[in-house]
Amino acid sequence: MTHCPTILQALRQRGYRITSQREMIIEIIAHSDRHLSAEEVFHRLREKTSASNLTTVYRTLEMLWVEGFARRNDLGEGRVVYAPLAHGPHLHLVCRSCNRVIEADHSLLAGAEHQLREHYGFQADLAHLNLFGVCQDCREG
Amino acid sequence: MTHCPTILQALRQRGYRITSQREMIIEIIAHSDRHLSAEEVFHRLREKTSASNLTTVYRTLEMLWVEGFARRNDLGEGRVVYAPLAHGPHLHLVCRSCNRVIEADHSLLAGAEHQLREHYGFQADLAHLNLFGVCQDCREG
DNA sequence: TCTCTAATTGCAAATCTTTGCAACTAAAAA
DNA sequence: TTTTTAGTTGCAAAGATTTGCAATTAGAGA
Repeated sequence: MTHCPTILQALRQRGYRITSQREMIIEIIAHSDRHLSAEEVFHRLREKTSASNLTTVYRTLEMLWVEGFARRNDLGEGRVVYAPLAHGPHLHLVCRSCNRVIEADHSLLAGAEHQLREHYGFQADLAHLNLFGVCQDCREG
Repeated sequence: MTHCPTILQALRQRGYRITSQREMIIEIIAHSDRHLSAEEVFHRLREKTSASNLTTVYRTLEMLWVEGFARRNDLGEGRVVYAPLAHGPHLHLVCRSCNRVIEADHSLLAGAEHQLREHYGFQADLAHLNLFGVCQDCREG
């Protein structure tokens, strides 16, 4: 419940309409302690009400991401996941050879983030980023 | 034709089998002057031969990416594209609000790339990277 | 060259996500 | 409160991508 009223209010101010579906979806992802796929959000929604539809879940999650109220991560394997902003920053190094995921210190990108804002006026979402590449084992192996 | 023999040889050495489909797909993307979706590669393949299949195209492109012979970019709109390594480095700043794409200097990430290798032994693919965020106009608007 | 085996292909089906459109409804205006 | 209208929903269908499996075949070894 913590962030929901604020989010709802902000969305209304930006011209969105607050429907019961949106309220519930926002509550689900705002309270999640981990990232969720659209399908998972849909299942949790179904537990609350039958007035739910997967398409609406997809559209709402996309909208929340566009408006900056949800993180969105493509793990590269045909499935996008969403997480609340409250999640601490993560930098995931995904090995394209063995699929291993290394958690890295995201402050590594602080300099780049700053420069992107300075030079291009662009506020990059670097707080939850996946980077693809090759891990040491796979390079040596 | 330029890089193909080298790629084929390397793949053979790594235990892959060189089929006519693979040869043609590699030739198509190695010679492309821009990124291609799997569907586009498939169409070009069809012009050459009827022995072609979209699933095989998907699998071959994925394999080339895993083995480091193709770049792979998710533009965030339900469609992944592939490009030859020969393409110069790009850093794309994609606005999640207006979808505008700003081309940025990728050397901005040189420091991060170096640190990732130093601290984590991870060779990140930062040469063709899309970063999502919000552009200046959308933040101000 | 022939044999053998594991890698690859092609198909069909499953999975994930987006889109068009008519019916519905939140919320601004009367 | 009622009306109005533009934003939303839900369905069905399309689009994008992956997966299981039987048939095929590249390439190693006899």
